Order: sequence, then C-alpha cells, then structure tokens
Amino acid sequence: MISFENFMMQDGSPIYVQILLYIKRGIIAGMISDGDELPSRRVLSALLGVNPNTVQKAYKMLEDEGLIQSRTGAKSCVAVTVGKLREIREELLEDDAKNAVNSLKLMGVSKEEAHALIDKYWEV
Amino acid sequence: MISFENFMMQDGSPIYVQILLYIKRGIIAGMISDGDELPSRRVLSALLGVNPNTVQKAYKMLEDEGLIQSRTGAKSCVAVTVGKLREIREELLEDDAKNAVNSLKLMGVSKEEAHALIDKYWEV
DNA sequence: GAAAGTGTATTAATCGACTAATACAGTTTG
DNA sequence: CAAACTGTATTAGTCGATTAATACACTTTC
Repeated sequence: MISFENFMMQDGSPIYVQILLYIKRGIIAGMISDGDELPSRRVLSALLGVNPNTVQKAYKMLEDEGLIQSRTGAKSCVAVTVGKLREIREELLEDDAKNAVNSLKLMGVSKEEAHALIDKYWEV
Repeated sequence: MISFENFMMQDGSPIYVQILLYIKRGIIAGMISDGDELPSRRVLSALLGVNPNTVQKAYKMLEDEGLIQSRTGAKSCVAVTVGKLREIREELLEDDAKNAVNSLKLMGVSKEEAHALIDKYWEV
C-alpha cells in the first residue's frame, strides 16, 4: 500500500495536481512500484482532509496517462512500464530543473551561487 | 521605463502573481532599480493581453509591500530601500531553492545529479 | 485651459477548482 | 449470502481568479 506520510499540502496549485505529482515523483524515485495498491478514494480523501471527488480527479488523470489501473469494486493499482517510467522521469525532471534555473537566472544568481543554494537547502 | 520583454506568461499560477514575481525578481537582479517608472495599468494590460484590473491587483500588492509608489494621475515608480531589497531577495531565493531541492529529492535525485541538471539547463 | 493619460473604485458576469451529498454497480471478506 | 468496501457518476453549490464595462479625480502635456 502506497504511503502518503511525506505528502505535504501546499497552496498555490490545485490539490489534485499535488496528488498527481506526489505519485509520479514517488514512481520516479522508486518508492512506488508496479503493482502497488493505492489507498481508496474515500480513505485518501479522509486522510488528506479533502473531498473524495478531488482524489478521484487525480486518480482519473493517472489512469488516463496509463500509470494506474482501476476496476469497479476493487482497489486501484500502479501499472507502470519501463518506457512510461523513463517518459515521466524526463518530463518531471526537466520541468523542475528548468523552472528552478529560470527563476534563479531572472534574479541574477550565478551558476556557482545556484550550486551553493542547492547545497544549502539540501540537508534539512 | 521597466521593460516586459522577457515576461513569459505561464498557466498554473494567477497572472497577478506572475506580474508580481516578475517585478520582484527584476528588482533582485538589478534590472529594475529605485525610481524606475512602471508602465501604466492600461498600457501593461494591453501589452500582456489581460484585464486592467489584473494588473491593478499586482500593482496594489506591490504598493502594499512598499516596493512601488503610486499617486493618482501620475506614473507609478519603483521605491525600494536596501533593507527591502535584501528582504525580498532572501524570501524569493529561499523559496525557489527550497522548491527545487524538495522536488528533486522526492524523485530520488542525488545532490550530484542535481548539480548536473542545473548545469544542463543553465545554458539555453 | 483643454485633451490625453493616469490611478482608483465599483459592480456584474464568467470560469475553473473544490466541496457536498448521494446513488449505483461491482468486489472482498467473514 | 451479507456486510463492508470499492470505483464511478451526477447534480448543486461555494469561492477565488479573471474579464468586462464604467465612472471619477488628478497630473501631464501641448
């Protein structure tokens, strides 16, 4: 069963996007593997204190992307091939790295300072 | 006059937040300095293709933070002290760096890989 | 001084994210 | 088999971001 212990809700982006990203990142990190069971919509919504429909929306999008499988009545499971994994890994890493680089450059930070900032906030 | 040439609109976050951040980052980078004139609400809204009220909201928040000054009838100007500059620099740098580090760690990226990613996307 | 441009304010409407309540069909479990 | 749980669907409502259309007071410029 996938754990949501490390899930931290933040405002700014829609909750269903945060759930989506949390699971995608978990898959990329290897914390979440093919065949793993997902908590049910109702359970996760209660855990996070959000509406079941919000969780459903995230799960639906994951299914549309082919990352999880659902059957009425049964638990939903992660279903990820090697190809899909490489695909989303590229997608997310590129996105995060580009965002960070773009922001820092806009603020006039040098590449060396950027490295120092990464180090500074890496250990917490 | 402050230029919005490099402004790139993205979806995900509200437009007024993007305008706010663009100006704050410009101040931090030194591209925007104390005394600089801002384009009027109407001019910038036309330039970006958004509603004047959206620009007004961003400008209002900048004024509430004490980063710009406005007088009815006249152009708005940047008004930033050394203290304020250090303050927002800390705030934004910390935020961006923490976000990037957090995302990358969630995906199982090592500190060394993070540095490599920064380098990879720095030159574009 | 008149025209053009500027900041400010108000009100109404749209749209997407999210909540809320509920129903139904299928699976698991005891 | 029956209870409990699961996925799925529908409808209605709230709330914030954004658009839209104006109006008014003030400053700058010619």
